[in-house]
Amino acid sequence: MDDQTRMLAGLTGLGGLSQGDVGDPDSVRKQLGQPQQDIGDILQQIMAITDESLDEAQARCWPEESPAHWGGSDDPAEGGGAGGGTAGGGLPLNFQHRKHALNCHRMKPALFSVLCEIKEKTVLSIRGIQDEDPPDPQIMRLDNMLLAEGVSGPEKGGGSAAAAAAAAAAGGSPGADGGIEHSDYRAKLAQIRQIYHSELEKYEQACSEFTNHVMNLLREQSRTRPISPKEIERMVAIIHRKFSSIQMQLKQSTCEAVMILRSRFLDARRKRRNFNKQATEVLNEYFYSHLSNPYPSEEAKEELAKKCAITVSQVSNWFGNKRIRYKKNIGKFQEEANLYAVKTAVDAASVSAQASQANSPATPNSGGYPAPCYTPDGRL
DNA sequence: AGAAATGATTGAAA
DNA sequence: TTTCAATCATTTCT
Repeated sequence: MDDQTRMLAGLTGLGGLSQGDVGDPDSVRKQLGQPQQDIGDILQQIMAITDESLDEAQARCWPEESPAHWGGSDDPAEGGGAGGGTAGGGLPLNFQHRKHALNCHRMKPALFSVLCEIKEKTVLSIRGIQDEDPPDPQIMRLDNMLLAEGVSGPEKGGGSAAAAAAAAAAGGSPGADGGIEHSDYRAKLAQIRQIYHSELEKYEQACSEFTNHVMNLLREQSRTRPISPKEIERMVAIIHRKFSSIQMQLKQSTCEAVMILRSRFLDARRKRRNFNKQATEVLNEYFYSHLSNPYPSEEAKEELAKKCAITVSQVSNWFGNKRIRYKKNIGKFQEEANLYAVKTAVDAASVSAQASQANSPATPNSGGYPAPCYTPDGRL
């Protein structure tokens, strides 16, 4: 007994397994009359065909005779006799005819469903585990980041919101120059966003095209070989996995681009801007008029921030820097101190109309702590 | 181009 | 938490 015959025996022995698909065996038997012989016939035909190489078969492809005699006929005698097939000495069978006959055979659907089931079982046992598709944490991370950066997600809103938040974080003044940076950043982000979306679209289109192609191919083939819908599904899943891995690369490189953009545009240190003259004046005025205790309260900071159009923390930074730098080199700041002292005095004079004070070079600190007397150690 | 000025950051201290 | 002190990175001045 050769391998094929053994396999054949195995197949026919699987009747029980396929009952669900084939239907009630009794009714089939009634319809066919000779079920055993039918199955034997069809399997022998398959064997005969698969015995030949495609080349052989095609080489022997004879001009078509009417296939009707095969299609409808339930006389399998010829096929059976052709078991030895090609070299059998009788009339050489037309390959096309045999194929056609097989396709039209009434047992074909049943046989295919059995074969599908067997295939399903073996395929599942081979890679049943890796079929589950847990959401990749890596891709989720990338998705979240792109969403947070306003690259993916809702259209314009996300992008500008992120840019605005970033600008705020950078502490950029909302003045004219701040606006330029802001729009520049936004433009670059929009560019990245556009590239990302067009690439994504391309990938998705390619993916769906390819998927469709494969599905059509498999559906086409399912007429001539047993392919279950489940198998097609699995193939689609495989394709999608492949494409999503490509997508991940895209997401990764987009993330990188955004990070670079961020660091270039939004790192406050890199994008430091000097405060405008007026703001510096306001801050200096406060500093020198409170030289004895140059520590503005929270409220005062807020007020100064508002006046200078900067943030409270920028005010804090400024005072921190100013105190330490003043202390380090009081001499250097003496001129500045006098200047602001005069300034505030003049202002006070113009307000209170007490011109007599305007000539005093001392600080207007009524507390009596002239500028050079400020020492951080002896705060008061 | 190099120096000085300046706003921001960081880590320690109070 | 706030401030100090040192330092960084950039801008502005010479």
